[in-house]
Amino acid sequence: MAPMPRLALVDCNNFFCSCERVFNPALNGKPVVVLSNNDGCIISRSEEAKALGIPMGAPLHEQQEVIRKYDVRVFSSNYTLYGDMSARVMSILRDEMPAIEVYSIDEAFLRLPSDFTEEHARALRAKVLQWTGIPVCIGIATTKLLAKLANRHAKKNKALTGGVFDLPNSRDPDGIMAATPSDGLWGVGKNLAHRLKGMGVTTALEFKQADPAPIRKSLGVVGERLLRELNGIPCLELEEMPPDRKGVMASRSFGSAVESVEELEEALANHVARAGEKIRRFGLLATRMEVFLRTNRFRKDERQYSPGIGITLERPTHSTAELMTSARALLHRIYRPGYRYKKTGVYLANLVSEDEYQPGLFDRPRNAGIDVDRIVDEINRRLGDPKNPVITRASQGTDRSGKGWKMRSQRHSPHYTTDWRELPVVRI
DNA sequence: TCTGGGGTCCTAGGACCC
DNA sequence: TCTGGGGTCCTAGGACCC
Repeated sequence: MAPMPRLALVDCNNFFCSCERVFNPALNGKPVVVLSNNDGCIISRSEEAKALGIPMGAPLHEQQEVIRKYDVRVFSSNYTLYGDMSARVMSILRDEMPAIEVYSIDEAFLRLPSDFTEEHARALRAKVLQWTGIPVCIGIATTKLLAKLANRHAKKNKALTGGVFDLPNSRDPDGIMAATPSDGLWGVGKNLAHRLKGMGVTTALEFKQADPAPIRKSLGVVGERLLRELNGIPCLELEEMPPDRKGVMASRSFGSAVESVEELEEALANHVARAGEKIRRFGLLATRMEVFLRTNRFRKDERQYSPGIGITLERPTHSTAELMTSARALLHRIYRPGYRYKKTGVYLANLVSEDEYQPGLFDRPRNAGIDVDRIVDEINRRLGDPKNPVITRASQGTDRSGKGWKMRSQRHSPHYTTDWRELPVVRI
């Protein structure tokens, strides 16, 4: 039998708070919290702050009393700093280990060499702390889900584990799993936990030992994957190359609610500019845009309206002016007077690389009066294989977002595609 | 009164085609 | 010409994560 693959999850402790401490050691031993973008919520807490009972994600205003009473140090978030610290931590991990997947700003999965022991993990932990000032915990197991679980145990029992825990080589893995509630598992939120409870499953161990059929039936493929991972059958691969980004979002809440379309337009212009700048920086063009509005979901006494709308853009673009024209049009399609709006945002999706994109005929899907048969002939002629035409049909179709061209290609051709962006460019 | 922002993946269902 | 089942694509919305 091949040896089981071994993975580790490295997770920075209270990452944002730890970053603040690196640059201000006077904060050591004091309760510290870091706030979300609008200084609305608490998104990172030092151990001391957790001990005071300050919950994750708590609105700041609910915690003012505790903060005053215990002199909690409060920071607005500084993502430039955190991004920089993250890069330092990741570069150490990358230098030390053969394969790493940066999973988030403060977490990375590592593929471990077969001779990698818990002692090596402790040395790695010490090195990251010494070189960056950031404390981390390391969980070791055979699948990503179990590595997450091992990490959770390492972190929750730091005095015992010293921040490193090797689940398969521990004395009582089942005991650890029995002590882990199912909603403490990675990928199990409120909803799945509730459904599991309905099946009598409340711990990771019960989940691991559950009958797969009802899990599959009630929790779908997501549940089945979790079950397999719990049993040491990897379903989630280490992704060393992050896949291309699917979309870019820019949104903000308003300090106080907004009613007029003019104010919404102004905010949206800001978001469009930020999102546009971001895709330009990545050398991308958006082919789809979505705009949404939200009323204040916490105000049960107010009428709720949270519409969103999306369109395929006339042509792929990253121009702020072009994006803004579309965004404004979308906003006006969903805006209704008489509501108190709390948030708006824009999502740029179906991104294509600027380098690969060539402007051409297919930019203008709604351009009526094009001779479709000529386009089909022209594409097939240029590809020069009459026996194996790329395009067999082009038709004008409809969908929710309006009229559009549908170009269908020969299914069994090596050029088969249903994506017009992949088709050759033809000018007529 | 105040209660974040930015992502991914999955499913259901409509439209359309063969 | 009519028909149903299956396939593909797309979108909306839910669930979850950090």
